[in-house]
Amino acid sequence: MRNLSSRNSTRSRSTPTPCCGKVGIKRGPWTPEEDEILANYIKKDGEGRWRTLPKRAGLLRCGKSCRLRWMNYLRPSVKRGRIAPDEEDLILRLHRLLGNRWSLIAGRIPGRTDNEIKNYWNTHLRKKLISQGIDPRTHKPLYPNPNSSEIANIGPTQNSNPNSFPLEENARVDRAAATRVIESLTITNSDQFPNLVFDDGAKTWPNCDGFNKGLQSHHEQNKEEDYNGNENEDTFSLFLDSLINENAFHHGSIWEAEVTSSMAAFGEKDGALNSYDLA
DNA sequence: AATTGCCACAACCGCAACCAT
DNA sequence: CATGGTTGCGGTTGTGGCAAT
Repeated sequence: MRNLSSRNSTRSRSTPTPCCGKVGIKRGPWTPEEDEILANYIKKDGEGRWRTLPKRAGLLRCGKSCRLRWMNYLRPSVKRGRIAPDEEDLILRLHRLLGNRWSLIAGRIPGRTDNEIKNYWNTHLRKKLISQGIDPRTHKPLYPNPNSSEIANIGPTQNSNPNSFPLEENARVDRAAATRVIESLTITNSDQFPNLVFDDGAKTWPNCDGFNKGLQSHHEQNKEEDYNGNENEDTFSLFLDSLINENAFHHGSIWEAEVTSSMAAFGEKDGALNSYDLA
């Protein structure tokens, strides 16, 4: 089972040989001709089997490169153009909640890829927060003034909206709560989420991977009619919406209740939220 | 007009989880 | 259960375009 903390765990198996280092494999920017070949091939034969796709399609690229090109650029669902202010606002909120989990964030922003959001964060939002005296990693003030009760706010409207929630306390509560919710999805079993079984092979998504997968497929399912997890995913979407709803952040002290009720809405038995280490 | 520096974004790399055998 | 192959994620790098000098 994939969980959020395991990324830091010791690698137990040998790393596969990098596919992009082979001789005769083209690297660097894609040409329009290559794009056309890849897009036409995937239209005809579908995604997947990336390792062997280049050979089958007649491309001198590694499978990884083909996958990336398709996912981040050629897919019909990929939205081009500037990030809109409402998208930026959503990115900020989701980042505050989820941290650098770009694929999760992208899963909530239709048409945007994880790479695009990551780039946008690193080139725009990170600097923006820093210029506002906010640590982009923690969403806390970079230079907190112990003598001042005034705490910086966050978000695109933070300077213009005097009613914005205070950052420091809420950031602490937000991240702890988010972490607990997400981690809860890694330690519960399917019995605790009887209604949350994906039909796409993701098994139950109380584990992170299914969680992730369900989110990622959210947009695609609009185009791919064969997705079967609509009901469960809609339920989860509502849940995550509630997490990123600013109203929830306005009352950090009621986070527990917010999250608990949300989890209850999924049919989770009580107690799961107590199984975390808050440290 | 040529050069330099900066910025934005596409692409690559390494790692870890998943899956099949 | 162990192992090898595949896929996906996040961090980082490379490169083209543009503005400033």
